[in-house]
Amino acid sequence: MVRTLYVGNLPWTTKSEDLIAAFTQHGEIVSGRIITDRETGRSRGFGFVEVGDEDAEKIIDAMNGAEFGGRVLTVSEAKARQ
DNA sequence: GTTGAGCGTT
Repeated sequence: MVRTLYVGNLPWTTKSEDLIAAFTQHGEIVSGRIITDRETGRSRGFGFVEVGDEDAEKIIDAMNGAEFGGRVLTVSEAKARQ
């Protein structure tokens, strides 16, 4: 099973691959994605990561509050996309 | 060439 995590407070320069690279150290990452502005294409400073169900808690615990690119990350379980 | 709380496309 897979669980989606919300990752906020990211540097503008962060790419999806950077997210995966950082999160994959603490668990199994299925996919990563940075939310970019639809018009300008710039990063909105947050993204989402799909992780293995079992590793979800460990990853959140490890990455939430962790420093990344000079910023303190905000990691939590994502809300449904509706 | 900027910005800083938030929950994303098909």
